[in-house]
Amino acid sequence: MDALARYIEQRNLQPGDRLPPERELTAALKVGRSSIREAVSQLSALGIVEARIGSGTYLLRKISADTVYMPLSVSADGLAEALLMTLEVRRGIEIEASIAAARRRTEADIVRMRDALEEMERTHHREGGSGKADFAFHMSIYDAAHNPLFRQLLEQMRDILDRFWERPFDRNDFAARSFPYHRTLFDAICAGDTAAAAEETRKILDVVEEDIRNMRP
Amino acid sequence: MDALARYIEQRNLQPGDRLPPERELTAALKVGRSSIREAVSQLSALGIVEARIGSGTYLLRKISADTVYMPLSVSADGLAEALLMTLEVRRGIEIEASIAAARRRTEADIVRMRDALEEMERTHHREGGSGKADFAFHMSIYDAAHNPLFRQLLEQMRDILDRFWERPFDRNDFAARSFPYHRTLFDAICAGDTAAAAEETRKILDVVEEDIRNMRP
DNA sequence: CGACTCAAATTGGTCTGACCTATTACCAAT
DNA sequence: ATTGGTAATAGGTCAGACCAATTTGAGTCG
Repeated sequence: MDALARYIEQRNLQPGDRLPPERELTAALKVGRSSIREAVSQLSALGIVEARIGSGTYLLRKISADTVYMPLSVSADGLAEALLMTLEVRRGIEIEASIAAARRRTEADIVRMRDALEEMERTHHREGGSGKADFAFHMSIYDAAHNPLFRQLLEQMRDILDRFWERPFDRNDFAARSFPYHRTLFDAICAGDTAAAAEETRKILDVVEEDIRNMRP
Repeated sequence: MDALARYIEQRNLQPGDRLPPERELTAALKVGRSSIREAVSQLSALGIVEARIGSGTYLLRKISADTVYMPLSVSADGLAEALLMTLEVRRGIEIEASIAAARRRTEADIVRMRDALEEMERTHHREGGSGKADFAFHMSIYDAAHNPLFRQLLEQMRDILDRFWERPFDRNDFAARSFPYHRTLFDAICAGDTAAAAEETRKILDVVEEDIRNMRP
């Protein structure tokens, strides 16, 4: 796997690029196809690479010599419990991301966040658009933290939550309750007020927690 | 990989247990050995399993049907940057764990934390013992949070940090600087003071951050 | 009786070559 | 220009052989 990672790095392959076919890599790396396949298999388990049958193997994320791989696995019993536990962890990460964003946001970050926020304010009463705008706003905050781990982790945790969370019956109501905190969070990050950024983030996630608590049948 | 994970789960294998040899698994799962090897290879990349040549394949961490795998890869300008990024995430999680512990600690939790803390105070000047006692104290806090995700995540993040972090030359000095905050953290958790628990946790991790910043070669 | 030695069995690691299936590319007919 | 089918391509799986490290256990020696 290290040899393959080094190969990818030396060729300076970018996310989206296609790797050479396995049968060619055997020649390039001077190992059998089984070894190539195991290396690709490991990189694919780590989410670095995606193998599409009939098409090829594609690079998903940039790697370099000093990339550190840290696979995490979590298990819990009971869906609602698992969601609440996951949310509690996510709250910690998300608050720290907001604090980091308040410390490190640049002018460009502020523009991106404001655009996303205003898009959100325009569409928060509508049906479908609200979700996407909310997503974009939070992503812009994660990026403003200038620590790619935040986006990577929180994006995945949102995916997990979305997969299991039965949306509240009245999604508009949910959006309305969490809505006001988004503007204050944006203001806090712009002002570099880490304490306020943490507090507003906490409020937003409290609304989510409340909804999960009410979802049980 | 899913089939193999299901197999491990159904047999209720525990961390440390040995999996059947690959040649037997081919019969059990009714697939060729290549497929078994790729599955093992992926689980090993995820840190679930460790293959020892000549000996066998051993389970490292417990998995279950609702285990969520979140492989992360961090690339930064050098190892120190990557470690600082992961530490920032860990800080968020660890602070939230301390807050949860301050809210939910029971009498039994307090006893365990006090025992670990006093063991730490007895050994913090010695050479080897200090590390283990520190580990035990923090684990007792994670458990006091009554959210198993905290322990799973933070235990793994500590493992990862330890793997790459060149210990400070003077480990005693490091222990001495972070030492006083441990007692105040314990007091805050006992008193149910969430704000103080968060603050003391932040101080402890600031010491770690400082050491990583000074480690560059 | 215990400790050491060494060979056989066990187990993961690698290589080869074959075949399957999904995808893609290409070319001819419409 | 569109369509339809065919060939080439690429990943997925299987089987069998061999390699190298480890473990095991019988045999030997002190």
